[in-house]
Amino acid sequence: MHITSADNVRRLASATTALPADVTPTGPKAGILNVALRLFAEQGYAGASIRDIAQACGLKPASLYAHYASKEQLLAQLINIGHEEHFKMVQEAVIDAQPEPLEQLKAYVSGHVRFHAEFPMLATLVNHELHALSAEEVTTALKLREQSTDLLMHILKRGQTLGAFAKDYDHWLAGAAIGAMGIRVANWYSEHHEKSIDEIIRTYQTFACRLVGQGE
Amino acid sequence: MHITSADNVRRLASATTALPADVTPTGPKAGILNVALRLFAEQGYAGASIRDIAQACGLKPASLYAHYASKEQLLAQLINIGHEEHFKMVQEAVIDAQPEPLEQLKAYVSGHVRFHAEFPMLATLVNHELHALSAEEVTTALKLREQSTDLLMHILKRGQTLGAFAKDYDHWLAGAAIGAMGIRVANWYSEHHEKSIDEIIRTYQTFACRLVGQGE
DNA sequence: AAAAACCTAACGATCGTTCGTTGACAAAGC
DNA sequence: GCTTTGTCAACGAACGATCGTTAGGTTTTT
Repeated sequence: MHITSADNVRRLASATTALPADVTPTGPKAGILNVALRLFAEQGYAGASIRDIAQACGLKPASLYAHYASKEQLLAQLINIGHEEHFKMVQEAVIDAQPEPLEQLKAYVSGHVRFHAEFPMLATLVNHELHALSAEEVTTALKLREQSTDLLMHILKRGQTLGAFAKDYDHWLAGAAIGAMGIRVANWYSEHHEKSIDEIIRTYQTFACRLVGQGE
Repeated sequence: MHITSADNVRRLASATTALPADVTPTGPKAGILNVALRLFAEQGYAGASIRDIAQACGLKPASLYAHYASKEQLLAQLINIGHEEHFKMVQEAVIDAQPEPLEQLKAYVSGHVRFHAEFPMLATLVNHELHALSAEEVTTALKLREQSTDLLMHILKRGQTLGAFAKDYDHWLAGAAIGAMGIRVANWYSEHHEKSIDEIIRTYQTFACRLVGQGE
């Protein structure tokens, strides 16, 4: 009962199997992790079986267990890597930015959008497959997720307090909207898109600035 | 191997099992459809079994097949209902609006956000489980989806042509951003949210207007 | 020779689905 | 008035397939 969906129904436009180089294990674990990332992202955690992953690796199902203790551990590591990379990217961007609220907002949008464009599969797991993790496996990821959210909300609140942003909106709703804009990028961006990642970032920065009441 | 996730990892904040009244079948099919909607949305199509659905209905697995030919048909009907309702809501809102581009944009945002807040589970299926449908089952839904997208893109393009919106951005990216804002509402809105749906709509309308370069 | 990587084979559980049957109840024939 | 017929909704039992996982042995690498 294997379902072969049409190309335009895929959860992601991109097909690049991409894990951030600095946090990915070396040796045979890397291949397994990359394959699992692709299949989990395309078919969902429950929809991708250990046998699917093994076959795509050129291995037998049992061989995976020499490297990962369980299917859930595989997902847990991927989701943790995803959250770490996202927080790293938004944090570093904001740290490098000038202290003006608008510059910090643009920096956050840059890191946020870049993450979802460069690692769309990781982003899909982070945003759609968290529920497949048991309570104890998910705590680390949730803490990182909270840090990323708090960083954006702090920038928005500070911008309102300092008078740099408009005050006629709820800053939580603004954070939800700006966050959502970037999250969806993972669904449609691919390396063959007509616009480059940097162009998309610039446009989304403009959108975010206007959204908080500042025209660039 | 049942995984019980913590509450804060759920895919949805809302727990209301809600299908639009006008398109939902009557009789025993209604109960099955509502239960399937909830389980598919919470655990994913592959993660929710026929036995899970049957048990939640107070039925035996075999009894479901008297009403639906297959598990996939269940999902197909739900996804079609979701797409129909979404298109209906945005279309009716736009039709009722004044012809000015900004009014049409605000109307679209209203229908779009309202759909994702009132039917978050349907929205989750429409946005995250399309890939589980086979190619022939998905065509109807894709056509409706295209109509909704085209409607928004048309409004945005027309606004730029008529000079009502700024022209310094790609209108497709603006549509992606405005669409994304609304889609994410399904993930965090619940009937116990501190803001009402109408308040959220008004704020998001403001965001959308500013995004296209118009301050209200 | 030691260690790492991979294998075959199988386990119990669960999957979607089918089969034949049953009790409830209403309409039709005598 | 009683029986017959038909429909509906639900049932228990089972089908073959696939699921995640394990034990123990073989090959490959160092």
